[in-house]
Amino acid sequence: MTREHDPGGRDAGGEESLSEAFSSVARQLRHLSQEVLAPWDITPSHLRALRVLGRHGAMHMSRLSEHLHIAARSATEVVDALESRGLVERRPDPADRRATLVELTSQGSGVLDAIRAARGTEAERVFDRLSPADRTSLARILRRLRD
Amino acid sequence: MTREHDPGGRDAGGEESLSEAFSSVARQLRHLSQEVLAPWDITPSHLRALRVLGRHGAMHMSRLSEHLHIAARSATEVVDALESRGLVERRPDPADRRATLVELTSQGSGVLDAIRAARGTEAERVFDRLSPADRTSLARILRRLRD
DNA sequence: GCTATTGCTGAGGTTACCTCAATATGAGGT
DNA sequence: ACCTCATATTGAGGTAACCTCAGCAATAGC
Repeated sequence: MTREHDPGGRDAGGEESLSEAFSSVARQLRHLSQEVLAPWDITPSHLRALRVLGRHGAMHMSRLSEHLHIAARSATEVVDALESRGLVERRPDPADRRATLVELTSQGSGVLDAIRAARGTEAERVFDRLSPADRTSLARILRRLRD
Repeated sequence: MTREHDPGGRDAGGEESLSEAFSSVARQLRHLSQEVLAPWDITPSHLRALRVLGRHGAMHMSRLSEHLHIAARSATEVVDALESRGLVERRPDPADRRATLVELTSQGSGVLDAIRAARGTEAERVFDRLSPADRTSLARILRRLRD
């Protein structure tokens, strides 16, 4: 009863494959990142946090969570992990005693530099396959999808 | 929030943002799918399995895992979930007693149809924002990235 | 001074994977 | 018949990256 399913030929393989292909590539990307980052014992999402801190300097936990587009509670976990590895430091905000400032340690920015230096982060390996024009298109398309 | 993203791309922004943007969109996509699929009590990866079975009919667990690009063991879990909801059925392969065939139940293909009918699956909502040309480009780029 | 809001974290849950055996069967020798 | 190797599935246990909900401390607004 469940053999062929679309005699109407509808079902536009195009759209469906888009989302499938998308998550497939995302998964592949994540795997590769993990491999590349293994020597430093950090994960892709840790790296994202390091990068945000590297770009914008010390900030509140809540700001960090916004930059990463994750719940505040989840930022706590990321910072826990990074702090236990000595890559970031928590410090009370002198201006607001509820808040905690997170900042890269010198070791943290060292690791960040090392990762950058190590053959251009995880991403390039994958995206290098694309022509510069395709990379530009992809960037534009992603920006549009992102809302 | 997310206001000031300079296109100047000083810190090698190009490549890095690509992977960040990519996973950000993937996450967004997953969230949306979850919402849309909630009424049927299945997850995006369950749906992917249903679609594979709908397209290709009954198959071995291992073939399913290949189609989904996941480990065989993980296919077991997906099928467990779908079977407990009555959407697929396991059946011993008469030709190979090691193997198990998985197949959509009529209820399963009903759900698949219903989801298809319900405003064209989760994905379109997101990808509809793109022009047809962009969708084509994205499909091509993803295929290339996918190897 | 009271209340509402903001900032962080403990507890516990979920999804979607993974690896590493263990178990059963099949295929091919010898 | 027996042995060995490969294949198919699954139990056990683990991980990453999130989530919500509740609680507590501190601040901001009236």
